[in-house]
Parts: sequence; C-alpha cells; structure tokens
Amino acid sequence: MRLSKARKECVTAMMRDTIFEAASSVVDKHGTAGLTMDRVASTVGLATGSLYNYFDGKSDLLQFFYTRLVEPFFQPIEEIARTELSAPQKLERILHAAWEHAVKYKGLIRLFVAGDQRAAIRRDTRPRLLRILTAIFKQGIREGTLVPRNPAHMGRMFHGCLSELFDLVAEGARNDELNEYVAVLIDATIKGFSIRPENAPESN
Amino acid sequence: MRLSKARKECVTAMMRDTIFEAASSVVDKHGTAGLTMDRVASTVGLATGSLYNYFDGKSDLLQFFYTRLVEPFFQPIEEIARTELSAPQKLERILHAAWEHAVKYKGLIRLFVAGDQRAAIRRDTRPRLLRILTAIFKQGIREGTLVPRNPAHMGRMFHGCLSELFDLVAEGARNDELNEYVAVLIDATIKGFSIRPENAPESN
Amino acid sequence: MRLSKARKECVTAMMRDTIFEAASSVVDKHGTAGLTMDRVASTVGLATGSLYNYFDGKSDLLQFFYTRLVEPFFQPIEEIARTELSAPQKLERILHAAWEHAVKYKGLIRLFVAGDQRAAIRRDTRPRLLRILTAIFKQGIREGTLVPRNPAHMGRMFHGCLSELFDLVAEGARNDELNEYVAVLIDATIKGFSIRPENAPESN
Amino acid sequence: MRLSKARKECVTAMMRDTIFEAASSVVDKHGTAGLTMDRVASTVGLATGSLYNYFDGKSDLLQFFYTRLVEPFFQPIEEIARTELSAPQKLERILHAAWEHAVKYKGLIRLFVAGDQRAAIRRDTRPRLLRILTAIFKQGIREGTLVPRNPAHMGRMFHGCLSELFDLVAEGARNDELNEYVAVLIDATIKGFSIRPENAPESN
DNA sequence: TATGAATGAGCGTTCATTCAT
DNA sequence: GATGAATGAACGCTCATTCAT
Repeated sequence: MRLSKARKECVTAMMRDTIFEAASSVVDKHGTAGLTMDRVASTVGLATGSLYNYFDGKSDLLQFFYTRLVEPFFQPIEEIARTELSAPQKLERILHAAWEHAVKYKGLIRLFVAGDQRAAIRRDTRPRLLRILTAIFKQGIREGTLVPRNPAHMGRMFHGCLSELFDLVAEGARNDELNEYVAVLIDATIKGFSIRPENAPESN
Repeated sequence: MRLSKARKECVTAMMRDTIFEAASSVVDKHGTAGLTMDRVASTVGLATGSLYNYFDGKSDLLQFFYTRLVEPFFQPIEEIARTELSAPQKLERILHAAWEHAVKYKGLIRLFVAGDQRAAIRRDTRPRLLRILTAIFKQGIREGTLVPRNPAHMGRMFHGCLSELFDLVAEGARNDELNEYVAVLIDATIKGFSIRPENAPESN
Repeated sequence: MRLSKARKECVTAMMRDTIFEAASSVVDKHGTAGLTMDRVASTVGLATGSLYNYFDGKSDLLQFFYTRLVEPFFQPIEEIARTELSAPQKLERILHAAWEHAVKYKGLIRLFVAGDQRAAIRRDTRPRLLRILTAIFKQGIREGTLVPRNPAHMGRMFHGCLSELFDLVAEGARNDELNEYVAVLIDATIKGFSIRPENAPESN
Repeated sequence: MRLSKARKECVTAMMRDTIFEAASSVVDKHGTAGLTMDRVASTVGLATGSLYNYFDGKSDLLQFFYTRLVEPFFQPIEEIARTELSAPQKLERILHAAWEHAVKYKGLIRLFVAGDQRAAIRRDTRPRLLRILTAIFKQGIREGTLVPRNPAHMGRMFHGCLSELFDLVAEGARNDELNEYVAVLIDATIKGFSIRPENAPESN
C-alpha cells in the first residue's frame, strides 16, 4: 500500500516532467502568448482536462516552469558562495557556473528570457542573486582583494553584466561567442575599461 | 475656425495624455497583462468605444506608451554619440543622460520596466543601444583610450550595467542612491574591480 | 414666412441628394458592408450627427437610396404598359427602357445589384415587375400575338432574362455587349432557341 | 478505440447538422444579417464558445451552409454536361435536375435565395453555371440543333430563366407550379414566345 | 484516472445613435 | 442647423476551467 502510493507519486512527478517538456515545445512553437492549456494537452497526447490532475491550473504549471529553470541555476552559485575562496575567485566561478547553466538550458532560456516571462523571472531572481553578489563584494573589500566601493552597487553592476550573458543566449549566440563574452567580462571586470586611469574624463 | 481646430487638436492631445495616465494606473493595479481597453476606459471615466476616438486600437495605445518612454531617452544619447568627444567622455555623458532620464521618468520606468512590458521595451531598445555603444567602444580602441577588447562585448557589459540603473529606479531607489550607483559605475568601469591585477584569480 | 419655409424644404431636399451621392461613393470605395454613417458624413463634409437632420437613421437613408434607383426604372416601364401597343411591342420597348436605365445608372446598379443590397431590391422589385409582365403576356395571348402559355410563367422567364441584363452591367460589361445581349434576347424570345421544333428533345 | 473514434466523428458531424439547422432557423427569424454566433449557439442550446468546437469560425459555418446547398446542385449538372447528349437534351436534363434540386432543398433555398445570402451564393454560382451553359450552347450551334447566336448571351438568358425557378421556390410555390414553370420554360425555349415570327415588332 | 465537450466571462473592436455645446 | 465626442450594445472569437461519462 505504501509502496503503491510512492509509485503513484513517482508517476505523477514524471507526468509533470512530460507536461513540462510539452509546454516548452509549445512556447517554442507559438511564443509565450500562445501557451494554452489545450495546446499543451494535445502536445502531451492528453485530454485538456487531464492536465488538471497534475497541475492545479495554469499558474501552477507556470510556477513549475519557473522553478525548473531557476533552481538549478542557484544551486551551484550558492554553493560557490559558501566556499572559502577569495571574492574574485568566487566571481569568476559564478561566471563560469552561469555560463554552464546558460549553455545547458539554452532552450529554456531562449524561451523565458526572450519571452515576456522574463520580467517575472527576473523579478524573483534578481534580489536573490544581488544578495549573494553583494556579500561577495563585501568579502572582497574586507579581505582587500576588491576595490572598496559600495558593495551593493558593485553587485548590481556584476548582475547587469551577467544578465547580458543570458540575453546573448536568448539571441541565439554560439558557444564560442558566449565564451568570449565571459572572458572579456572577467578581464574588464578586473582591469577596467580605460587604457590608463589618467585617460579618465573629468567629471563635468 | 483655424483657432478652434488647433484647440481641438490640443484637447485631443490632452485626452491622449489622460488616457495614458489612466492606462498607467491600470497597469499599476492589474499588471500589464491586465491592461484591457475596458479597464482603461472606465478608469478615465469613458465608455469603451470612446477610447477609439483617440487611439486606433490597443496596439496604437501601447505604441504611444512606448514612444512616450523611449524616444526622449534615445534623443540625447544619439546626440552625444554624434559629438567629437573621446569614447570615455561619451560613455560618461551617456551615463549621465540615462541617469537624468531615469530620474525624470521615474514613474514611467517604474511602470514599464518593473512590469511585463519590460521585455517588449528591452527587445526594441537593446539592439539600438548596443549599436551605439559598440561604435563608441570601437572609437575608444581606435583612439587608444579604451582597452582593445571585442567592442561588441564591451558594449554589452556597459549595457548590462546601464540596465541596472533602471532596475534601481524601478525598485524605487532614492535619487542619491542612483547618483552613487552612477559614480561607482564610472569608477569601476575605468579602474576595474580588483585592487590590483595580480590579485586576479588564475583561470582553472 | 411661407416662402422661407419652402426654401428650407428645398435646401433640405438638395442636402439629401448630396448625402445620397456621398453615400454612393462610399459604397463604391468600401463596399456595401463598409457603408457607415461616419464615412458618409465625412464624405459630405458634414459631422456625423448632422446626417440625422436629413434622415431619420440609416435605414431611412437606405430607403432613399432604393427609391432613387428603382423609381426611375419603373416610371417608363409603367408608362409603356399603359400604352395601346401590342404585347410584343411592349416587351421590346420595356427591354429598351431597361437597357437605357441600366446604361444610365450603371454606377448605382453596380453598387446595389453587385452588392448584398441586391436581395432587398429584388425582393421589392420583382413582384411589381412580374405583375406588369404578366399583364402584358395576358394581353398578348388575348390579342393572339403571343403563344398561349401561362402568362405568369412567361412573365417570370422574361423577368429572369431581364435580370441578367443588370448582372451584365454589374459585371462591368461594355455598352455594345449590353446592346448585343438585348438583341439576342429579343431574337430568341421571338424565335425560340432551337433550329426547328422537331429537334426538341422528347420528355423523358 | 478505432470504433469510438469513428463514433466521435459521427457525433461531430451530427452536431454540425444540428448547428446548421439552428442557424437556418436563426436566419429564418432574424434574416441573414441577424445571423450571429450567439444566436445560433443559444438556439442549439449551447454556449457561444462551443460552436467553435464544430466550426472554425463564422465564415467556416457559412461555407458549410453554402457547400451544403450548392454542391449537390452542381454535381448532377456537371455530369449532364459531360454526357454525349445533344445540346437541347442537355438543357432539358439540366432543367429537370435543377427542378429536382429545388424541390428537394426547398427549405434551404427558401432560406438563402430569399435572404441576403442570395447575392453571395449567386456571385459564386453564376460564373460556374454560365460556363457550363455557354459550352452547351456552343455545342448546340456546332451540331446545328440550336440557332446560331452568341452562346454566352444565350447562356445568360437560360441562366436567368433558371434563376426564376429558385425564386419561385423561395416564394413558396407548390410543386405543380414549379412543374408547370419548367414545362413552359422548355416549350418557350424551343418555340419562342411569339405566335409567329411575322408578329415580331420592327425595331424602332 | 482519462476524456473532451461545454462553459462563460472576457477580450478587442465597430458603429448607429444621442445630445450638450 | 451643425458639431463630434460619448455612448453602449453588439459582434466574432479565445481559453482556463469544470464535470458527466
């Protein structure tokens, strides 16, 4: 009895996955605005009503999507944040983790980041990511590896550059382009843009 | 006769403004997905059909919104791009122009950038902005004021940092926070993040 | 006082004509489904509401259209019917009158007969025309000039052939084509289709 | 499984029929201009949206109507046209086929031919029918069974007479009246209207 | 559980008509 | 009379959700 219950839950979970994939391909084909329950159902090969055995409704399904995309992104990043590495090393590792995630989930990202979903995802993702980044910049200042500047703002900047990585993916960039972007980003992050500080414009 | 015609046009223009504001408050309350013609109309205190005296349809209304927000942003930026300034100077000026725009249109930005509209706006805005920034980075490399790195990527990074400025506004940041962010951004852009290059992590 | 009243009525009548013409050109441009009060008004150079000073509403306007097209058609035909001519002569005269009307009102006919209005017009026109034609066929039988066959049916046939004349106009046929059609119609009406009766098929 | 699928299709087809009939009665009551999806739905006893399970949209529904009425009319006629019969025989057969169709589909015809739909149907039907008739008249001239006159015009005349048959039906004529009309038509077609050609009026 | 027809509120849009100016 | 903005019911159509089978 217990076993059969467990099995049932397992089957349900797999079904949610299947539906999730179907929904992905629907968004792929018809855009996020074209994601209707009917289409999802018929893509899975299920009747419309059956979806409601696995999801409470459309918004539940969307929530599942979101989790699916976002959690595997945060997991390695939060792990990196917890290590004993120096701040610059953490930043670089995070950059690489993001890059790996971006490459791996290219499809999903193209789906959401390019779509209208982007706003929702970003809304949830940004504060969480900023918190992590700010902490790292604080650490960097504390340990003397990063220039002492408002760490929250530094986190924002880094976040902005990170976001562009996903835009690049959403645009359909090739892997080597992504690679190069990350390299440039690391380099510029560390060395700045200008040839030499003395070239800096005086503030007006 | 002429005068009355002019007056009429003026009234129409004001009405568009009124509707625009109503629509803003609708988005505020119900999100962009909840922006329906009916709601807008009833917010203005008009019948649904009356909206169509001022806008050709929903997409026209949206277009108006967009123009309202985006064009005054690009105008000074494109002007700066056309000047004879050095690349770093241009970047700084652009940053300041963006900051001014962000402060001035705080409400609008909060509306759109925070909302789902963001995706649409960004979709149109980003390529245009990237083109400008890339050109500036190219110029910087040519004139020897900026480190020679793939200018498209540098443009992207800068764009990412710029985007965060608007996110900051959308979050409801105070003016002095914005100010500080811009200052930090300029500083970090020029000098980089690290205390010294030798602190840079070795790539793994 | 009286005079000014008469003058006013006259002005009103002229206005109705003007509106009528405007409406015609609207139908011309946008099809009958595209005949809206707004368009009519703006074509006349009048405000929408002003139309209602001259017509009680859209249906009144349409009624006016109809009368305008149909009455000048029936007038000569009814006159011909009242003469002392023989039935075949009357038929021929009617045919010519119809032809003249068709050529003269080519525009209007193309407007209505080709449009969806056709049904309405035909609905009103047919019984009236059939009554006239039936009477003529009765007369022809009485006077021995037409083959004695159910005059109502003969009227119908003649009416059917007549209708085609207007279809021809609606198709945009040239005058000489119309001419030829009438000639053929007269000829066939009198002589029949077959070379000789003995070629007639035996009823199955 | 297969069976149930077949059954489903059958049920769908029946539903289309039911909707079709409901739509007919709506047209009956409110005229073709009053044929709205809402009214059709509520006549069937369905929600508005449910119609769209059976038809892609209003135009699809209308198309169904049209096909329903027109195709069974053309089928026998085109078959007759393909036979080796003489032209007069073909004409007579066509006449009978039309008569049969008219009697069989009395209801439909009353619906559409009497309504505003007529224009639309006729618009599609006429050229197709004229092509067939013209070919037959050409054949008749070639084989010497029909008087050599512009075959296109002769086709038009015949078409006009044929149309009247349907008007007769639309008027609610009894079968024997229709019968008589066809008989008269055949007779007159072959023999002409006049007692003798010498009674023909001289053209003025 | 699976089904898929039925639902019905909601959408954007049109347009004949009214009425304060 | 003339105006034209305002009206509001009606339209065709969509789609998340329900429920009898």
